[in-house]
Amino acid sequence: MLEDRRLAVLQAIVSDYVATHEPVGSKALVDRHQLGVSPATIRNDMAALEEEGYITAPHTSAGRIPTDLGYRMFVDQISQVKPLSAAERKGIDRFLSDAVDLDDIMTRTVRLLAQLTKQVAVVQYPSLSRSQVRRIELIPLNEHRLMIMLIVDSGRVEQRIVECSVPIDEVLLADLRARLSVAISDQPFSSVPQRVEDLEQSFNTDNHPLVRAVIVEILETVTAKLDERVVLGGASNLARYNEDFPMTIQPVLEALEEQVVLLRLLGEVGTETKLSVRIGHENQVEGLTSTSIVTSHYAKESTPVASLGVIGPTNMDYVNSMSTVQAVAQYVSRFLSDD
Amino acid sequence: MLEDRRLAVLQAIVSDYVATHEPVGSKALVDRHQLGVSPATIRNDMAALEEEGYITAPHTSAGRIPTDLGYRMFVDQISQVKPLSAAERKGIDRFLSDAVDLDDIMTRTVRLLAQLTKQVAVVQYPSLSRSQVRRIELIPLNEHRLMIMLIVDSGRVEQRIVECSVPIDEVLLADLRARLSVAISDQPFSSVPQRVEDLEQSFNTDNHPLVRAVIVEILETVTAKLDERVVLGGASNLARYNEDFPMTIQPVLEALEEQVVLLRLLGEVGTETKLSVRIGHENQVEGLTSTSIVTSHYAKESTPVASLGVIGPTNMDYVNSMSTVQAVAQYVSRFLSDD
DNA sequence: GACTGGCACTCTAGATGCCAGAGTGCTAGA
DNA sequence: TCTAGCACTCTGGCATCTAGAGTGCCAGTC
Repeated sequence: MLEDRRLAVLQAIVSDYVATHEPVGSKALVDRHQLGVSPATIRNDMAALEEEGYITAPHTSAGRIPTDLGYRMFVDQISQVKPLSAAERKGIDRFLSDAVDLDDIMTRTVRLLAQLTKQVAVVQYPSLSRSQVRRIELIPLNEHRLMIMLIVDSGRVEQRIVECSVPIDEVLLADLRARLSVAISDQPFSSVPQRVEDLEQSFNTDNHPLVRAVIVEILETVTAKLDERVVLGGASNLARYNEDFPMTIQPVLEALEEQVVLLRLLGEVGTETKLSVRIGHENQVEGLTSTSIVTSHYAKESTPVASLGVIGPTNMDYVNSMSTVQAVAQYVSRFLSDD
Repeated sequence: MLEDRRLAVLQAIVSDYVATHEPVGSKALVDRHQLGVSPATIRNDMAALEEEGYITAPHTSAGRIPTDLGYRMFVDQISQVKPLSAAERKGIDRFLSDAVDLDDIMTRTVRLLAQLTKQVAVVQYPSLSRSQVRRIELIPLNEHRLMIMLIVDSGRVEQRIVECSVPIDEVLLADLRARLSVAISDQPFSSVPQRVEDLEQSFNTDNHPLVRAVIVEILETVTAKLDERVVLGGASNLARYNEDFPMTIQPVLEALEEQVVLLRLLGEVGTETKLSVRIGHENQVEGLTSTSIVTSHYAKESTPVASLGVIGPTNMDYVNSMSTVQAVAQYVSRFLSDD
């Protein structure tokens, strides 16, 4: 009973603070929530909560605000995510279904997320490492140059230009293309390096510079290019919540400009759990220790291929963010799989 | 003589204000510049300049700050752009020459600009409308689906997936590919729609859905996809100059998130002049009327293909921005042309 | 033992008043 | 045409004050 009420008080504090962005006091709490007890009682509970580290007072005579730990507790209590309204779902559906290609899906998704949550949104392109090569093409551009094109089952296309010291021999090229195609079509990306190197061995009769160049470039693509692509949107929302309290947005903006950082953010979460929330200092990334990150995997044919999510202040609306991220991830998964 | 000094005073005001971001007074001016006259004289000049609308006083007893008109005058007086130092040029060269493909060039360029000017940088991808088709490929993906791939001489690649109601006939596809290739290879993008439609006529013996679908998709690509791509970088620099005076960065961030706006910004300037500066209200884009924009074309083989530039507060360092933008544009042009 | 009402205490945000300093415009004189 | 000097104005910073919000604690009640 007592424990129950404490929890209720914590929840009330979090939701009030999220709504108003101002420290919330005992009187305000009893006014706005049906807690059935007097402010004095609440004060005792609040003192206890503060003792336990869930809330803190900016100064003696202000209300309390949740700590990261408090938010964590709050989030953990949200056992099931509130579903979106029919209208919202319909909106998502409509907006995404107009997409013409993968780029378009990604762009639209990031906009959608930013718009619905009023936060900064991040969407990762389907990961190569968890995809398969669908097809490879070698397209001669001129005598000394050709383009390698790797088409991935998720719809991504990787292209790369190869410079060849000697004029390109059409016959050899066709041969190479055919063999490459056999070797790596419909194979997972992770197995490509081995397969390609094996292939090169089989060519050892004449170690032609063309073969060498192409293979080098493929290897580079599948290893180096594993640094995944990420799109970002809604950065202007940062400015909005800057008004509330002068959390300097510069470090946040800087962090968000680093692809590497974003990838870590999206990647760090294990594949076991779908929806992940990291709060404040819980995420180790420098410059983002006073922001929270809500992410979810999305999948193609029920194998997760990448993540998407939103980034906002720790006092963001977790309920809304979580349900939106989850819903959008579901829709993206569906569109990728239908495709 | 008198006119000369007035101009000198204006220039001094602009450069001091740009350096300090604080209104500059008559005394400070004579201290920091060798004007050879007393503060009182300067005051008279300043009064005249204010009368003419080049400078303004935030309040009675503050110094003066330049108006947009003042900046304009200042910029117009910079007849020749100061060249970068050898070290800077070398830095640019090194940084860009590591680029592996077009995407990489664009990304690196935008970073470079943002870093060197400490402003927000914008780089437009080489425009399709001013490019030529180098090659077209039709790559079957499965029975009902193929990928169209347009390779452009600037290094850009446009890809598009076509859904076909009937199974794809290999022979027909090869024929179509060959004819398309003849029709549009090495032709300017602008002539593609006409050529493709002509081609469709020649197929009228059997108006196959495959042919139709492919042609529709090509038309869509060359028309719709003319909305060019733009990359943005250095947004965190916005936060920096936000400190100086509380110009709200939200509208700026918002404007910058709109591709369309960016394109207008980069596109508006005519092709006749290389380096363009638009100051404050001179650019009509909503939300950016208190920013200045320095842009330059860059070229491939001496035909301009797109623009790049930086966006900053009207009190930015024009001299540095202009020389940097110009230099970077030159280097990008060189790299594109070497390529 | 859990809750409540009351009270003294503390701290902040905002208003007010004040002062030094910077900068100006103007006028008379070189 | 320039300069020196002077009276004037306005801002920004500082100190002071007050109302109000919120707390902690204690004694009393169910």
